Amino acid sequence: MRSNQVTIKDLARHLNVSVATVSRALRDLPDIHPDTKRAVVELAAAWDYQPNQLATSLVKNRTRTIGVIVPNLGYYFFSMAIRGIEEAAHAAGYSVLLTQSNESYQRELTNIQDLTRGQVEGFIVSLSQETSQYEHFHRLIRKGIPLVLFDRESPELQVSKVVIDNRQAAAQATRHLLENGCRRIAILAGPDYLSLTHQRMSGYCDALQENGLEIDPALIAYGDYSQRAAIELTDELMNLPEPPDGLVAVSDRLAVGAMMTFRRRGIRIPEDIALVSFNNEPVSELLSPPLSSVAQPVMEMGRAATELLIRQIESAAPMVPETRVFPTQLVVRASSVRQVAVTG
Amino acid sequence: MRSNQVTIKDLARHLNVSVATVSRALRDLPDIHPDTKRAVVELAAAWDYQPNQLATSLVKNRTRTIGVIVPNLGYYFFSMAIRGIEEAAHAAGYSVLLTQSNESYQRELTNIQDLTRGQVEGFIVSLSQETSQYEHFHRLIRKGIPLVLFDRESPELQVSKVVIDNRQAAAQATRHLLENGCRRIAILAGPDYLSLTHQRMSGYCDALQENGLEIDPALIAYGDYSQRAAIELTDELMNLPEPPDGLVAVSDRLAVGAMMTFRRRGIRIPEDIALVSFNNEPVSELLSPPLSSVAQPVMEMGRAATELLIRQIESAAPMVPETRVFPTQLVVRASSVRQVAVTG
DNA sequence: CTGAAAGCGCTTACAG
DNA sequence: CTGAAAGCGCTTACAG
Repeated sequence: MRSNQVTIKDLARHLNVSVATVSRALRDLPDIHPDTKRAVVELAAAWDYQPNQLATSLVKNRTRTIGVIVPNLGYYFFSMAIRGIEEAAHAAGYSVLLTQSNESYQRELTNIQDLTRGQVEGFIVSLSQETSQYEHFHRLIRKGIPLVLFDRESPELQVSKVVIDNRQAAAQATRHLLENGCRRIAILAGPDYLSLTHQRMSGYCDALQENGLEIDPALIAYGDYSQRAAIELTDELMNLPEPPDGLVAVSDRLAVGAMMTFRRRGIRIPEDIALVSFNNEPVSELLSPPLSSVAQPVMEMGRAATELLIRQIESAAPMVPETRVFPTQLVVRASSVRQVAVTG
Repeated sequence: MRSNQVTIKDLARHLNVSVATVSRALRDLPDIHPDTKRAVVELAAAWDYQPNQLATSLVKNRTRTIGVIVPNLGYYFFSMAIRGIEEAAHAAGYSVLLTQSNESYQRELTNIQDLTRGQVEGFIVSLSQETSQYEHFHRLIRKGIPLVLFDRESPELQVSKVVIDNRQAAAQATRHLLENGCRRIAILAGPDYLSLTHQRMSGYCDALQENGLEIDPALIAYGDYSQRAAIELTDELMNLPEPPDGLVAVSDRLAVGAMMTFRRRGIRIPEDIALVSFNNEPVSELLSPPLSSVAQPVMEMGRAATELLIRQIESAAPMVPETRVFPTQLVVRASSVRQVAVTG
């Protein structure tokens, strides 16, 4: 049962004026008699008239709405990003349509399609961990619909991006473990499909090689972002003939999975294994021991993505892709700090 | 720069048919020549035609869209509820517009207004912790726009609701502490404005009175759902001349704040104070000690709210408010289990 | 089987 | 200052 909302026509009929006059009165346009305007505005208030946005958007060919697709709204990282996105969007007079892909390529694709039909003026997307084809994005680009990638991006897409320097951040985290005496450092690297994973892997390798350490493929564990995966992969790592004495986890959720495994197996942190992760969720400092983690300025990143997108929407000039790289900060806590035997 | 999407008119022009024919061909209506249909469908695919949903919604006076307002998308509880809502909505052919009030009454109000203008066919709302006026909801009801309240509801609104038995759940949690030897039980009760808060308070009082214990107002701490509030209130409770030996926190986030305070002050859980909370977030079992918590079937509750709403949207009959109460389960972990001296 | 026309609720030149 | 008309992209009786 659709409700029967008040329309401009109802107001016009009741006041014996044309709909054009009502429209002008309600939108503060000039060239309208003060008395007419007052009458219209009062009746609109009395009847709680709300303009039908479908109609105005259709006629103006503008929705002032941007579509957002993140893998999971419940992740701390994305919910903070969305805070930044909404803030910047509202400040610029835009609405935000939030959707999640649930890490599914198929869902990402249908979300793109649904939002396109709904006439969003642009997209901010963080790729699902399954996404390895990009045709749905190329279609957007061909149609001239602005797109900004956020956090999880792909080099196959020539669009604006907002990211951190993943390689450098992972190298710093790994170096930190080396400085704390680790010599066999494993990594819970994340999904193999994401380019962010490979950037972090490069940083991990950089740090090991700087220190003359070999890269042991057995210490590199790819997997999805679920806690279950972290638990299983950590078990496998600790079952190695030479288990690791340090672990880089590319998200706090993975780190928590690893910690559960360590606890179950009686492995002490940081004495037996030192641990550092990414995202610096509030939970990091509440765990025992508190977790060292790479902090990202995620709200700012959300704002930046929105500003890039809106600039693109409002610019007549052809799009010039721009990548904004944000600084990170390694927050050191007890999970990675050890008494290091001073050598040499 | 709005993109210039392909329209039905473009297809019609190129194929030398009328827009009506194109429209019929694309929607699998009968009474159309197979050849015509094939030509239209092929061209639409080739040009990646996407129907403009603003136009179809306008003409059909239906958006098949429901609006959702939750206090915070990042809370585990709400992100799970949204999973249930999206699942049920999509199964019924509806889209979901997600918004958050950020616990702000003002924001809740503008979200209602924006979504109304956007012509959602109904609302699922969980009240902000600030909400103590209900005129924005009464307006919806007067307009005949279906509304279902979820979790945080108010007795002032005669609409369908999906809730747990908060009184019974809080009583059970409190009894559990009593059985574990607590005799001075405090409660982090949540925001004073929410009726859910008062229901839980009633349950807390029930359990104390059953056991012949007095209700000490000094042990009842109202406050918002922030961790900061929990930390401060817990400090105040522990500063009492006779501090509590048990604590009921009405959410895991509050419990975590309390735990931080206990740790800082060297108070042991459960030896010095036993702790039980609500929501049973995954983090509960990872804390040390693992946290006892009241589990709610939140995805199911989201599904139920959606089904109630859609039934209302699609029914011609006048709305009969229906309240669905879901069962809870107290998950007992180490934070509340003590060796109790057997008496008598 | 197909097209012309009216209409969804609004905005926007254009006359007067 | 106000109204009639056209139009946004689509759907839906109604003729033919």
